[in-house]
Amino acid sequence: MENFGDEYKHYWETNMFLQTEELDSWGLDEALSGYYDSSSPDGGTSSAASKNIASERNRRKKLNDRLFALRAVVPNISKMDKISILKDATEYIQQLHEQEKSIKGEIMELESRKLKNPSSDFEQEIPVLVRSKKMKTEQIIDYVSSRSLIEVIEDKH
Amino acid sequence: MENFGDEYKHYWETNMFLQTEELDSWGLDEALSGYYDSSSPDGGTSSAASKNIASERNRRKKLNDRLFALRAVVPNISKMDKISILKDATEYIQQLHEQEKSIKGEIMELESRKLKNPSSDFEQEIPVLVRSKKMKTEQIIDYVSSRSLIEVIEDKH
DNA sequence: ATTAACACGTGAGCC
DNA sequence: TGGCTCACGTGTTAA
Repeated sequence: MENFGDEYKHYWETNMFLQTEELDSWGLDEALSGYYDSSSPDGGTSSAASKNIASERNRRKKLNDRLFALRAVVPNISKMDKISILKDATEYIQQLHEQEKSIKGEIMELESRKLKNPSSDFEQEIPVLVRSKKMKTEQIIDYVSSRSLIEVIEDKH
Repeated sequence: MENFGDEYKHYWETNMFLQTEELDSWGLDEALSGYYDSSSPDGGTSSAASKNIASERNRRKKLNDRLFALRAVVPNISKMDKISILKDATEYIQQLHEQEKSIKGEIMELESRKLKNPSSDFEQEIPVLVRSKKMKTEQIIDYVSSRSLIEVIEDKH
């Protein structure tokens, strides 16, 4: 009676990617409800039951879609499990939080220093993410010299 | 027979925060399986059914725990719905992605420039998050002069 | 044969 | 009242 289980082609992966079998199930459900409406004494109860069935089915579909969307924004999804998806998403958010905290920590450290130290400290103040540019001494010297080095010397003297 | 529905105290919130009723359900299940084992002709099937019930119950608990953990790492959770939790988590991850992309964009822009422009452009090259330090020209001049300005002049000439 | 993961229908609580 | 959200047990499929 329940679980009229033909066309049980929906494993998790199958249902994830191609979400068919909704129209088919709807058709089957309507047929069944109509059959039960003619046989059972009260038609209102079965109609409400069908409504509840359809609503619950739609709710499940919504939940799976949301899980699919969550899986889409999380990189490096190892397993396709529902539980694994939630686990990977949680760990990924925590990883992003740590990364953000480290960046903010570097900025705070950079902001707190006085930048009036000798040259070795100056190079260490550049954070890791910007260190690729390296702010080499030659570039700084080049910039200063290209600008108005003579004026600088004259100002300094 | 099914849904032996006393102690139905578990709404979503109730089950989320205090996860009792597991030991109680286990006790009830064992009692039921024992009773059915003595009455039904085949005891192996009912035992397998009880095993399946317990496994499924544990799986549901795991899934809810994972959802609870996901909700914990996402700030500004508006509604307590399962679907809303997944939706908020997905949007939060997307927001973090955009933020990270903007930061990397600033770094790339900073890296791509040649640093051979006048001083006004040089000040604009510092990204927003690091701009508090300002890398003023006087400081650079101070650094260069403190290092070995005379050698620089001698090299340039 | 055993197990894990899933979708389904159903009843119950809350608003 | 009806419309939600949820947990539960069950049947099925694949490894």
